[in-house]
Amino acid sequence: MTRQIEPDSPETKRTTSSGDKRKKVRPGRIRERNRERILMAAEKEFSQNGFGATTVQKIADRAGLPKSNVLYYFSNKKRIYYALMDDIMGRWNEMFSKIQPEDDPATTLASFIHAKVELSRTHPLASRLFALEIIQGAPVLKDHLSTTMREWVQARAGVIQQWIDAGRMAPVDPVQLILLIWSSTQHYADFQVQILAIEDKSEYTESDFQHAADFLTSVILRGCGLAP
Amino acid sequence: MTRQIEPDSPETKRTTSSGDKRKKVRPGRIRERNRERILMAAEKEFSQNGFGATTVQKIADRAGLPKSNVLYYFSNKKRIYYALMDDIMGRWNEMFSKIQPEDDPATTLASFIHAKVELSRTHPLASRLFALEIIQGAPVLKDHLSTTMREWVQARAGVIQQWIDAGRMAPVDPVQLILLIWSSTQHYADFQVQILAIEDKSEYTESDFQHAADFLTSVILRGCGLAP
DNA sequence: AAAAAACTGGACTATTTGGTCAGGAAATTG
DNA sequence: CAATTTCCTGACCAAATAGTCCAGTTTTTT
Repeated sequence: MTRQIEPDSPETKRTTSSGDKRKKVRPGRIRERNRERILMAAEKEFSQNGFGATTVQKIADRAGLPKSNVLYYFSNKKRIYYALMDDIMGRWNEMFSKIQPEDDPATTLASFIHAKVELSRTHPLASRLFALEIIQGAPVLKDHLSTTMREWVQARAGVIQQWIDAGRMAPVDPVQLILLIWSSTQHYADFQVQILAIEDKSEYTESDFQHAADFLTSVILRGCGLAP
Repeated sequence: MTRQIEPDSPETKRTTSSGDKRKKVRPGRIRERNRERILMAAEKEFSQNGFGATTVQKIADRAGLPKSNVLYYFSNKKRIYYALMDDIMGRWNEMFSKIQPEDDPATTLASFIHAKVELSRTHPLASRLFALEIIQGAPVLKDHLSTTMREWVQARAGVIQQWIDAGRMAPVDPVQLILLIWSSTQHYADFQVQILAIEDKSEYTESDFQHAADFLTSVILRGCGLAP
């Protein structure tokens, strides 16, 4: 996808295309690996402390690099943050395919729910980082929200509305439905600590996510008149 | 309710009971008014920047007081944060009454949803502050989550289970149901910017919340087999 | 009205922060 | 192999920060 997030100027000369992780580190190609390390460290730090309270030094320590090296790759703290946001939005964009009016509402919604829960499971840090950004007023992503993401939602909402008009599901507000799915799934990553505390567990198992996805699917589908 | 949050030592001598806002300022009772100003300013700043990135100076500026004065009322930054968390948990505790097995499931759930949406509407900053705390690992509230809040949820879940056993609603996981309601309602405060951007509005109206509450009620009740 | 308590605010400090920079190491190239 | 380009880093700095201190002022109590 195209890079849209970085407002200032290009972050640093990119010798290789970014975005594809875990590439086998070819000798002499330290660069990619370091960049990746920094981003992973930054994701952890930012999602734990927020942008303002994260120090470049802590990112550097976690990445096992000297601070000046981190600032060599990303000329300043904001650029690291932008790069992360970019990655996150990219991943989110790739994940969910188009939906068609001909598709089956039940299967489509179910697979959307599962995909979103899966995203919470596999990328909890990214999810939390996104949540922090939004809660704090989306200083970086505001534009993205009112363009790309808005169109994304409107397109899906349109199809859902067609399903409703065709009498294939109950008449519920499509945008609200998307928000409901979004929030209830996102929750499993963002409020992990709360859920674990309430359920008296120390960590999620894979089947917890399975269970959550099944629960959400059954309630929401029934709530949309798509199950008995 | 009892004050449980403040871990260190008592914050400062409290001459009057806190928690009750907007008391008419009696002459000479500057204290309450200043305390309140500071807490309101801090709520705004913390919920916008998180704990670490909020400076005492900014709180002071917003409260219209000199920094040293703020530090006179609250001996350090943490104490301000604790006081806020305390208020938030207190409000949350007061808000939701006990539920009984004899109650009607549909009405009870509906009024819970409405109350929670209402809380998002009237106290968005508190909601976001709570969300920030949880996302960042609940350093302050962790204990509270695994005791008070856990019991709160378990008690409600027990009643819901009784409803299910009595065949008064569909067999859904009660804890998951509470989480679903929690997350979907909380969302309206926490992700306000995202929702506004997606719906292309500049601010919520009262009827937006009404609409949201109605939507959630209808889908979730139907999802629990509590509506046709 | 005097003494005590509560409050105010400017000056100060030790520490931390983001970011710069000059020069050295390593790789690449001719 | 030498020249050139790329990559890396320790030392440094100006700005900002949480919190202290204390001398003075206002309010409350006696």
